[in-house]
Amino acid sequence: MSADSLSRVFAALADPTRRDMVARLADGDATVNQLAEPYRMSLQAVYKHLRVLEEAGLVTRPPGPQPRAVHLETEVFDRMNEWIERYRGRAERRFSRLDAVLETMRADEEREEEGRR
Amino acid sequence: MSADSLSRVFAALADPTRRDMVARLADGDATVNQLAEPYRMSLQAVYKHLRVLEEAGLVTRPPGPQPRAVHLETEVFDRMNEWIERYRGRAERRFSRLDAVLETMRADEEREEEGRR
DNA sequence: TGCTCTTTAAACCTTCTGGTTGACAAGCCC
DNA sequence: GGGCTTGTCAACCAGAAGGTTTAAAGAGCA
Repeated sequence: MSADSLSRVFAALADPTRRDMVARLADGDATVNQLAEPYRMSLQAVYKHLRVLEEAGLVTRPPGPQPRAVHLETEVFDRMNEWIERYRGRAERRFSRLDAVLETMRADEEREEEGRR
Repeated sequence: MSADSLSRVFAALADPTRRDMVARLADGDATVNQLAEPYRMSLQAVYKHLRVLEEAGLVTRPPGPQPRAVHLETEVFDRMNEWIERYRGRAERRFSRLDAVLETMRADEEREEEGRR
């Protein structure tokens, strides 16, 4: 697998266990043992998952007292969003150019936004 | 690997070739041959990638005249965004709420460490 | 110091992935 | 029908992924 960073992020989130870890870390930092508790797998396996998340930049483990906390980093989410939005937007803009119905809907949306401003 | 649909989407986008295909399809539908053209890999390999994208719901190939067009579906992007935003939002909200408290705790810890040295 | 808990490392197994080649069915055009 | 291009399928291979067990190094506490 290529090691470019976006690939690492998407690959990290392709595993349901790791997505679950991210989901739980969104509610607060946790120690590895707390993180591992709900899973039926060895602690070492959890460390491996953690390593994947860490290398993807999704998680850090700041130095500290021995049961070191695992902390979710949110910056990476921006990079993912950026990618997604770029192509989604491009595709939808193109589509809307070709489709009258969508064109109308978009116009409505814009009018709505206009109204809010 | 679990076959749940979010996993399939993230896994599909974890490959740079497939992300590139998505990027190009955002600018317009393409036949498989057009899609395959820039890559130095067999046509069969391209089909395999396409199959992965298709099973993730990122791409469809509506029936039609023989060189069938590959079409990018944008709905799936919403599901990804939904996931990302949910946890990003949760984490950032928590962080801003606890910002002051955590900052204090960290400062305390550092002072403690300072004391031990 | 010594004990215990945390963390990392290594070897191994099985399954999945990304690629290959080869064969072959299905449409389209003469 | 015959021959091209388009699209699929299957077998195979090397390497990565996700898990296991075992071992051992670090850190904190009594």
